[in-house]
Amino acid sequence: MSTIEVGLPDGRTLEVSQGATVLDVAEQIGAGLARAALAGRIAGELVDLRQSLDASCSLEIVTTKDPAGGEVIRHSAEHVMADAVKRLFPQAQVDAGRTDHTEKFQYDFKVAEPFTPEDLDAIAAQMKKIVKEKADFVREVVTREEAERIFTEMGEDLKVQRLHDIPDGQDITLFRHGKFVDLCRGPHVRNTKQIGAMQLIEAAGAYWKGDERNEMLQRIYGTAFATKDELKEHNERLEQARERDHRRLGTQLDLFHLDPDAPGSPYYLPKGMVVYNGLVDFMKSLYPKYGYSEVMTPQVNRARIYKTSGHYDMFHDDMFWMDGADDEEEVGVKATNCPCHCRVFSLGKRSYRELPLRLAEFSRLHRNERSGTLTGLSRVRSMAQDDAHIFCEPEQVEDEVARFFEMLKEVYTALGLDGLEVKLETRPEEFMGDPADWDVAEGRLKDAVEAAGFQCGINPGEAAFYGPKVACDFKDVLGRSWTLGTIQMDMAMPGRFGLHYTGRDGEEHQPAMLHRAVLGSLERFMSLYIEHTAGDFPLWLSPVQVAILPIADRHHDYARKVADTLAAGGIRVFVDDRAEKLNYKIREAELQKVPIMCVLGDQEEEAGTVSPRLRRVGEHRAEAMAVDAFVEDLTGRVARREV
RNA sequence: GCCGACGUAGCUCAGCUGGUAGAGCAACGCAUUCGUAAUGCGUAGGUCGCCGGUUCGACUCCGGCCGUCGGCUCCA
Repeated sequence: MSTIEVGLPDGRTLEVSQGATVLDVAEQIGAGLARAALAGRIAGELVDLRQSLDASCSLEIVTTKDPAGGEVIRHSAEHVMADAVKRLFPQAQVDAGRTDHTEKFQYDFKVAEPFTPEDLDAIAAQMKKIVKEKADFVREVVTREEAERIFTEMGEDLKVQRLHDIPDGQDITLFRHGKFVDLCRGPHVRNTKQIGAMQLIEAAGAYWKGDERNEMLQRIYGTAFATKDELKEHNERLEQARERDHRRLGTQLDLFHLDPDAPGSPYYLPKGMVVYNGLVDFMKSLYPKYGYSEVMTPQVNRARIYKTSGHYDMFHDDMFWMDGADDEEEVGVKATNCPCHCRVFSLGKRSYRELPLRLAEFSRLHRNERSGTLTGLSRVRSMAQDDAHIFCEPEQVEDEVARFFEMLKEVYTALGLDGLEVKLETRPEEFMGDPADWDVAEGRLKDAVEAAGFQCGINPGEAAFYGPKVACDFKDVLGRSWTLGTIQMDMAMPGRFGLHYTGRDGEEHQPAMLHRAVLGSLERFMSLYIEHTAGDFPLWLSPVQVAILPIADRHHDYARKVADTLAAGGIRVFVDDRAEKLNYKIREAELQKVPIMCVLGDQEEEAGTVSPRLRRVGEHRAEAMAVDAFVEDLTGRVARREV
């Protein structure tokens, strides 16, 4: 029997016989390692312990110390859950599990009745029993026919259908533990006893193969860790995350209100409005630099313009419609600015000399989103985007994309936001235009993103109907991804509106059109920004910038005088003249995330100074300074939009 | 829209198997006038999401609707 060489992380090389498994190698390194082993890793890919090694390679043994170990544990707990469900509900059919086990696991089941919370408790209890049975996971490679026979006999019709989706020529592997068997690529732990702590999260409906037209299966989510402590830590992290959920902070900090009488349509309260306006003003301040012109176009338009744009057919059910005042045709509240911006372009004869024409608008947009999709400020029916449409010559598109990303970088840096994921979304099933044009446009966009210095992932089939799109995604506090900034090419609108310009050759040409937003929807941006900052906004965006805290009633006059001076300098100031102790006022201002507090007592009043306490830098007693100097310092920081 | 859970005072929440509601914080009043994260006492505040049903009696049980939350789907 021939031998192969296995390179280890510490630089050593082991000689093992060809066909030895990952576990064999682990045992050869040490019995302790073999006991702790959860999986192997070859060239960055996780492999199952029972995988045989046919050629020399570099191998790493993954244990609980490796973050990937948790994924293996959760994946294995997933099988234990399906086993438990089958034991308690023998009629249940098992569909597929989850592919991403970084945080949780899941399985979909076809059952007559949805699972109740009591069912989940019973399933969780059953899972514990199964783990105690200490069954080894067994990996089998079988033929397609064999697999089909096994699952047909078990009555697992969904599984048989899934089997048909596996391309020919690919190994079909099964994993067993005890009597439970499932079609699975692995990897799995050696023995169920390695699953130290499990927890079911919830049950939810999910359409078979993710398609609304299919029947709804019942999904169970759960998570698992090597130890109870890790599970506890995980739950504590989640709890902390919920503390900074924008909906919670929105109430605590009086930023916005979501009313049952206006689902998905936020009320901005005075403090939220400061943040909203701050962001809008910031974007507007950049318009001269990046060459945008602001317009304002009608909220309500006749159906005709939406028929021209294509929105009437594509999104009729998702718009708000009304009867016209007379017997004229129906009118719709705009869901997007693009039709109107096309109309603006079409006014008068355009020359190449005017291009690129960049039209920006902050109008509120209304989309009649399905009730189940609404979520806080993240997904709303009433919103505004920092929207703009760029009309340019086709050969200017790449420059425009580059310019967009330059602006985007400036904005996100100024706001202290990082962690953006940039993705190209490609042609969807329903689209307008020529597929060949799409291919070219997609390629150009991707190149431009990479030229701007971003890694560009791909989301296949996710683009809008009119053209490919680049989306900048950001994760919320619960780990959900939301698109903020976006730039997309429009292959449809210029043609539909018959847009053209006179080129330098004297001929008429159709302009290229780009849709773009840096912040995306202001609502969604606020939701993520509130969570990102935990409501602790930079000075220039803080609803209350300075809290004046007089120590005793006799300081109230001086407090008001200082406040008036600050307010006259454009600073948002609040005087806490309640008959409360200083500590109480400080605590209150801390909880309201007021960035600067001025405690005023005899010392300050006599000297005519303030002693600012800067919350952000944890500076409790700064040097006393003259009020005028303080105002000057603050207005400077605000004007520079210091983070 | 679909699946599930939830909906009690401004906020956060308690209220066992049906007998018309309670706490903490906030608000308000009085006292306190205090130097860097909670002063004390008191007052007020709720047709228990809405509508209907069962019952002598419903916050509690049942049904419908509305909304919220978590998923699914959708997202110009």
